[in-house]
Amino acid sequence: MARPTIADIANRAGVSKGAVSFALNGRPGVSKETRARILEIAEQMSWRPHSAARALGASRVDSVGLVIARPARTLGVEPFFAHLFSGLQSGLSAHSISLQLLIVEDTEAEIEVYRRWSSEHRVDGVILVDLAVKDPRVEAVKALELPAVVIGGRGGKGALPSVWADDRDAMLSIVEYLAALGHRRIAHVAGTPNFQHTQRRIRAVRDAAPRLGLIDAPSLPTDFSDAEGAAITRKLLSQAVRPTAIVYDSDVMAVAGLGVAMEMGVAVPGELSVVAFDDSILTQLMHPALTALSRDTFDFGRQAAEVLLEVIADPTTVINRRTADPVLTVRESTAPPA
Amino acid sequence: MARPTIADIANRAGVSKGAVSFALNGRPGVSKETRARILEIAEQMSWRPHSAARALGASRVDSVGLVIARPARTLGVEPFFAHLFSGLQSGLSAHSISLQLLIVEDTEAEIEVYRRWSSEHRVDGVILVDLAVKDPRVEAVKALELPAVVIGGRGGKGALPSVWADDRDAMLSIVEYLAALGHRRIAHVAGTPNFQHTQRRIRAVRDAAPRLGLIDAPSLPTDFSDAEGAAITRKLLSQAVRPTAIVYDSDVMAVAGLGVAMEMGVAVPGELSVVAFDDSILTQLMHPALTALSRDTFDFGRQAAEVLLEVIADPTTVINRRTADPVLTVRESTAPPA
DNA sequence: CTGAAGTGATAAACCGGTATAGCTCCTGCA
DNA sequence: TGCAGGAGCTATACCGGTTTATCACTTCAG
Repeated sequence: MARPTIADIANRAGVSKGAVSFALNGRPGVSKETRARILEIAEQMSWRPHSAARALGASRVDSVGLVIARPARTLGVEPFFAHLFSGLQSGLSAHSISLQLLIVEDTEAEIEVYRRWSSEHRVDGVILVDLAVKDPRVEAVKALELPAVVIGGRGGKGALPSVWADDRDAMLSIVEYLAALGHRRIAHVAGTPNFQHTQRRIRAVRDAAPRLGLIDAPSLPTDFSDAEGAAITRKLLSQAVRPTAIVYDSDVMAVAGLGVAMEMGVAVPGELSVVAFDDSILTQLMHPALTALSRDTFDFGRQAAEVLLEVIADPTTVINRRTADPVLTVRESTAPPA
Repeated sequence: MARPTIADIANRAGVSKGAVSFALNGRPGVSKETRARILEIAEQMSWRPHSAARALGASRVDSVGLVIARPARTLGVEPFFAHLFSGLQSGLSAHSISLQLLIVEDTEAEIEVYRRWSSEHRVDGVILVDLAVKDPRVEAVKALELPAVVIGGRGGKGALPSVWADDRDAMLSIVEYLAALGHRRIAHVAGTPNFQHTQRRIRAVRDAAPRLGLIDAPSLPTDFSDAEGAAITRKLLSQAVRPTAIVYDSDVMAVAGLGVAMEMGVAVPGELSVVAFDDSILTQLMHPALTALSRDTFDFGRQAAEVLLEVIADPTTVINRRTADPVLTVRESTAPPA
């Protein structure tokens, strides 16, 4: 017998298919003894449900999807997605739900994937990352009635369920720390302003500047690439009056910036303090090791998984779960200004 | 109408379900005109096959799996898997086949996943990476009759189909280059000797040493972590007679090693040349930028996808496809010895 | 003693496709 | 004229589960 079906089990147990189904799914309709006997036989025949058959009858696939819209080249170096993925997986595996991953070029392609997944019944729900300001994906998944959870984007009115960390507070903690060290000229090498989280960080810097008595606190947008991170840094350090501290919106940009500082002979942290808004092995590999904001991305993923499961169970629920606050890990790249 | 089925199409077209199935799958049994009409209607109703229904009838799921057995913490920084994944995906998407990714802790868990996937009919085949010397996974997938392709491991007799690059040649090209520069004391910070590819690299160094007149060419095993890479480097550079060049088996270890050299005041490339056996943004971010061996991992993935599809179509085929040779990208971290 | 409610089970429909046996024409050939 | 054979299509079984209608039987209240 290659692969037992519930019919085989029913046969062996001398009951009907229905009874077996009831027993295996722990629902009423069979006596305690019969249930035990069926479970025993199923175990013994090492039966496993055929996922497709189950998906066809009931309308769930026990699978959720994650689409990342970024050029593959830039992926991989950022541990963010790997950790997020692991966290999601860990939150899902407890419920035997699998996770589908797809990397696409842009948001348009991403929406096309949702459309396909939805119509082919390949996933029960999806996770949205990197939310933009007026993100078309929100409307798209709503129109498809595809359960979804937004990561990192705080849902506004009528918005999707979300899991988020307080970017604003996190950024404030960085700037306040630098100000406390004595820095007054702090530059912020930001990400793409189109992203909601980037906007929140930029706003945080702008709002805190007067209160902390900062003389100059520009936020400079980039595309998150190491190239632009390096270019902006070069520009900043070429000015007559240089910033004494730079906050980078990603670890990769921070590393690139550190490289530029070394190349230009600017001592870190002697003449320049460097902070990365995201932690990873990368920041620790550097010399000097970078002060960085650590977020528990794994836990982020796990919580997102939980929320998504709730949304799938009841699509009307809207949860906005706030995760643990990021903490600043101080290393060797920050010091009082000269 | 929420979601059209072929029955709806059959209804609209005034034909039977069977005819619609024939038409949509491009198989004989319907006339040219009827086929055209059915396709038109299907298009118009924006019909998409229900993946589960299809999987139930035919015995294919149009999905393949990739399991990576490494602690999540070390993933992410290495772009290898992200690129491989993208390549696989690109090779599969042309055939509308989806890719399942799972990250687990160890090989045992990995095999358990294959067992589950197989019995639940979740995938049509799998990709095996990081092949160990006597890898239990090979027997496992064979026993499950699960089509599989090995990446990076050259299949021996009775082995699985594989896609591989010539690690030996690649390592030789590195060592020969260093020897040509004048280096005679070359250390090799290797990975886990349990991996087949690591063994091949170690052997390559050992075999080439006498021919190239190397005085000392030790291969030192590690667990691929930045920590061990750094530790071994520290040891090497503390010796009375230091190597003048070090080859690292991964970019992460090379970066860690470079950090140790800086910390110990050993000039790179003045007193020490550094080469990474794997390229990524990481190596380019460094100062000095690291000379590294570039492999086209994306293409690797794409070819693996092709081979896997062939194996799924005909499980008796055994293909051993060799991919493009890796090339050495020379940057700033290598120079003749002092 | 009768009727109602509850328990434990069965048989059959159903989900949305694919595969196959079989039916009806039509054509070609002896 | 008869028949083989193929094209074009229909009807139906089937894949492996879930769900529902139904039924036999017991129990208990009235």
